[in-house]
Amino acid sequence: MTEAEKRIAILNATLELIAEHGFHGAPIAKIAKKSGVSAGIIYHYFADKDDLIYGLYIHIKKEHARALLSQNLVGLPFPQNLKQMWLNAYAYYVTHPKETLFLEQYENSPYPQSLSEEVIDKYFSGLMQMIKAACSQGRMVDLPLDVIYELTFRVAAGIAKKQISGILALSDEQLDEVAEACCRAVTH
Amino acid sequence: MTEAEKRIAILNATLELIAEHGFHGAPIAKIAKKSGVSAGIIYHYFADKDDLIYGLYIHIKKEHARALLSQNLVGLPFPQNLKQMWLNAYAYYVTHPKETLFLEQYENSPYPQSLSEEVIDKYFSGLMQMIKAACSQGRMVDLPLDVIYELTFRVAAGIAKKQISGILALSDEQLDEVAEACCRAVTH
Amino acid sequence: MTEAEKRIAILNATLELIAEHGFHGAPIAKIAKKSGVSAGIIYHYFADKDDLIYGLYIHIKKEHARALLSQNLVGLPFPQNLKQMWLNAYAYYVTHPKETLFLEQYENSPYPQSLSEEVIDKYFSGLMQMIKAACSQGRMVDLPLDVIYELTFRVAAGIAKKQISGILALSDEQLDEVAEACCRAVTH
Amino acid sequence: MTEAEKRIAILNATLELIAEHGFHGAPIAKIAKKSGVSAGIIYHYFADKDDLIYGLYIHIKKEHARALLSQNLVGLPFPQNLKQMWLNAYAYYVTHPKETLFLEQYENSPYPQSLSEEVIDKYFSGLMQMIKAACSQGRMVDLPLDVIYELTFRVAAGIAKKQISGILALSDEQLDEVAEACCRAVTH
DNA sequence: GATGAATGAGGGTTCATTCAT
DNA sequence: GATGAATGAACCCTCATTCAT
Repeated sequence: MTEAEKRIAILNATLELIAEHGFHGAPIAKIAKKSGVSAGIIYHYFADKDDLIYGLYIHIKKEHARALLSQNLVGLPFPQNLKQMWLNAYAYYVTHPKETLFLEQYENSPYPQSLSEEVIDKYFSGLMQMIKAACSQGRMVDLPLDVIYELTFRVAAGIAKKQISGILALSDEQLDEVAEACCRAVTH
Repeated sequence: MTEAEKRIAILNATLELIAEHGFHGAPIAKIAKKSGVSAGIIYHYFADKDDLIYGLYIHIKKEHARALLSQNLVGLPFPQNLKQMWLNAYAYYVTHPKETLFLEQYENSPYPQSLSEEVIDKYFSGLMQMIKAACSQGRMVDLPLDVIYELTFRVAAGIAKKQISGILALSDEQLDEVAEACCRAVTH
Repeated sequence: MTEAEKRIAILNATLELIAEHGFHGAPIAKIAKKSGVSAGIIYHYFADKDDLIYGLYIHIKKEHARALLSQNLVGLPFPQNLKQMWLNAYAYYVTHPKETLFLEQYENSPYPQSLSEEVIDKYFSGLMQMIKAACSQGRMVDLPLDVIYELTFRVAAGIAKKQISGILALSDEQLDEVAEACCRAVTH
Repeated sequence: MTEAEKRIAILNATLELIAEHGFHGAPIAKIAKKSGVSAGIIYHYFADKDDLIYGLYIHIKKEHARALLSQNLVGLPFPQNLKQMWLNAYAYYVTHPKETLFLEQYENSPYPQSLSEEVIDKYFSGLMQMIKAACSQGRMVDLPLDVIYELTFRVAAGIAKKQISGILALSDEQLDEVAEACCRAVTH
């Protein structure tokens, strides 16, 4: 196992434990065991446990951003591109249940200390630009970016989480309808 | 201090600590100190810590439901009543920042084990009936209740949380616009 | 419930809890609940928990002594009287499983602090006299009383406890044989 | 100190505390202090406190069995071998007062849950075989093994315990007489 | 670099005892 | 006399982190 692989193994073990048992259920000792490394070496890759959690968050956010922005978008005009991004985001959540559960826990915990804002933004610049362009063209509601995010992608996360946990099961038609509803909310 | 008051004092202390420092930052010893009681007596009011957390959740949910359903709704037809409920929900969140932060943490943690579902539903039956009525009249999108919730009230919570933490500041006009956007999303 | 009855109720509850769950499984709160009194009042009848345990011990020892010395002994010469006492002791143990389990736990714990010696002896003076008489007549082995006790009545307790817990089941013939064996051990 | 030595140190500290102060007087913190290790590391060697107590029991039983079966027995026929074993057992008890006090407490507590039965038997197979052989030859009373144990070795433990606590002091001649008495009890 | 034994503070919880009512 | 809420020390156990090997 190379160093890079070992780092990934640690992140994966952490992800699985937190997704399944929450923050309380992911002590370093278990993470070490699950990733096949010693507890001590984890502190070679991460300064402390908070740093490990934060590292996992960044790792997943990056992956999620790529999934969101890299599929089926070429040449699509607004608002079709927004809808497609929404579907991309949703598809990522549903196919990555552990990442989704972790993300929701992390973002609703007191962990994030504004650091995330700046660090994360860079991965989503593509999305931001698209939104800003639509706003300046008057084709989107004139509301802060954070609000638009809540009205669209945050909804995708919320619904996906319910689908993951089995509370909900949407057909393709219904899913399309939700995507439309989100677009309708933020366009005139 | 009567017994009932003491129970409330414990719940309040728990709420404040969790809202400010998260679940990790709310050990029984601190809760006891903040509520002005001994650690031991907490176990007279609650079976264990989980029960205390759950008790707090129920307590807040009940309060929130009342706030949502009891103001400025008399005689309002659909969809004005939906919009007013949304504004009520939002007002509650913004004026109850600690409750809001707790709620978001709780609902995204592995604590809730579907129990809540049944227990909670009874407080929101008024809301459910309104939604079902609108659906059956064909005036609302034909999507599961959970989806409609995510498209409306969950958005209120998300935006309120950002307002609470100072990331966002909406004017009354903007807030009204968001409420409209949510209604637009779930109506044809 | 008179005071005397209440005292008995407390002793009985203590006995049952200790017999079933050991000393660890008999907190004052449970004793209070089981005996139908408040926790506080127990300290009216007993100085503290140790005193309660000791009181229970004395209570049972007295009862046991009476059972041992009061049945089917009239006119029996040695060694028939010894054998009958042995059978009496055994019968008490088997018909009083809770008392037996408590006694064994108590006498093998660090609770007894030589106090018992003096206090208990008075209940067993009848037995002592019989043994001393047989010794002085040269019909019994010349060994300390404690040794004779271990070779006879202690054996009854040990076997009874195994019978109680279901490890052992002796027929009447076998039981008689054991009684004989014990008598054989202490006579020439 | 090697790991094995540390394990022994923990067992010894536990033994001393329980022998002197009973189960109540042996909290983990004191065991740790007495063995010169931290409280936490005890859970590296034992799953929990019950496991530590049980481990100590097994450790002592094994030692006791060896002492009982390994001295001065070569070539001795029945019943001399039984008598010698009895004297071996007694000698072990008297020279190992702490082990004896612990054993008696443990075996009379609600700790043992029949598990011990099977686990322990293997250490005493030598003794069992000797007894069974004598029984089948008709040279021993036809009673269950448990009964024979109570009539012989259990008596040794009981008397030894009194000797340990200073209640009793037997001369070599008296001790021999007791051994004879026990043999007499179980032979025709 | 890698291990995992070791630490010890801090976690949740229990319980004998007290005392206001 | 009687209650049971209240105390707080003590209990068992966990865990992030360190460091000798």
